[in-house]
Amino acid sequence: MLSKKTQYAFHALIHLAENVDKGPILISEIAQEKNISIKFLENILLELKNAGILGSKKGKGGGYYLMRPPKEIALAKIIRLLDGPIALLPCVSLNYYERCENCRDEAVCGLNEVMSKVRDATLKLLETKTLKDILTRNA
Amino acid sequence: MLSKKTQYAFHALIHLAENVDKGPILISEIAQEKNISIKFLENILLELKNAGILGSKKGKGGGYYLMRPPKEIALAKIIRLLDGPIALLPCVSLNYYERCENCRDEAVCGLNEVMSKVRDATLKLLETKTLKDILTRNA
DNA sequence: ATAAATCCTATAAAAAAGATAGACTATTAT
DNA sequence: ATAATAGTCTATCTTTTTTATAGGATTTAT
Repeated sequence: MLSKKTQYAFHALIHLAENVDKGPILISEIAQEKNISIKFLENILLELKNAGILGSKKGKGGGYYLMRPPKEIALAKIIRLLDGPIALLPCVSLNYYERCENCRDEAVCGLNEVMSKVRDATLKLLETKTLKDILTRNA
Repeated sequence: MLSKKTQYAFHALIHLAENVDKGPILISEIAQEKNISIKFLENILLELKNAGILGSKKGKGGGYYLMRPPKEIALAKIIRLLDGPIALLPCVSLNYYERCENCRDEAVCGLNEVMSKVRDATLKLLETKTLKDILTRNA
């Protein structure tokens, strides 16, 4: 399961995407709208900003905004940033690979093979689906 | 990522499957063969036994053995038993569903829709692939 | 009877997740 | 200039989960 942190990030990004035309959006507005602790959300948005996904403006009229159009922000990027590996096992992770310590040889390990397939099936969706694809329908 | 518990369980089950013809297998043998703490493994095998996946025999000549042929033990079952939900979000979990507290209406939530697809793609593999499919190749 | 092995429950230790606090900096309005 | 606004940064705290260990109870083969 995705952590609360990543779940909150998605909901915050959805709110930002659904209000792109309204200029910078307040943390407090997102927090209230999405039922998220404001201080926790603050940290999350900052992390997204430091990763170049969000921009911000300080002072009156300030807030956060998307740095790119929603259709260019892949879901996989957000998950990897906040949650780490998407794969189910370290030995099949593309971005956070670690050797398997319980099997003799990954090259002939059937578990490795199946979990690679699971990873591929998952990434096929998460790398192609973007923020645009998770906006509220009929809104 | 799967927990160590689930990862260990898979490796233990692989060892049991690869030695079905040898009668009950000792916990200590599996622990040594797979580099797993024997006491931790003990708890895991017990849980698998209580779930009906393994059988056991006490005393001399005892040990653990599979209750069904490897091809009838789906990977999804093991994961759900030891790790819980396979889905990335509570609101798209088939077996551990919980309402989303950050969105207004799951029926029109795009995140819900995409994550349902991820779940389906994952389950298509994990429900059909079995212990038989993760055995060491060329062994 | 004895030794071998699993069964069972409790607890401890470590790590991760979730949440909060508060002082600091930049921007804007007046 | 000044005050108010709003994000920045870092530290800490609490809770939960994960990982691991301990030790006595029970069952079985010989």
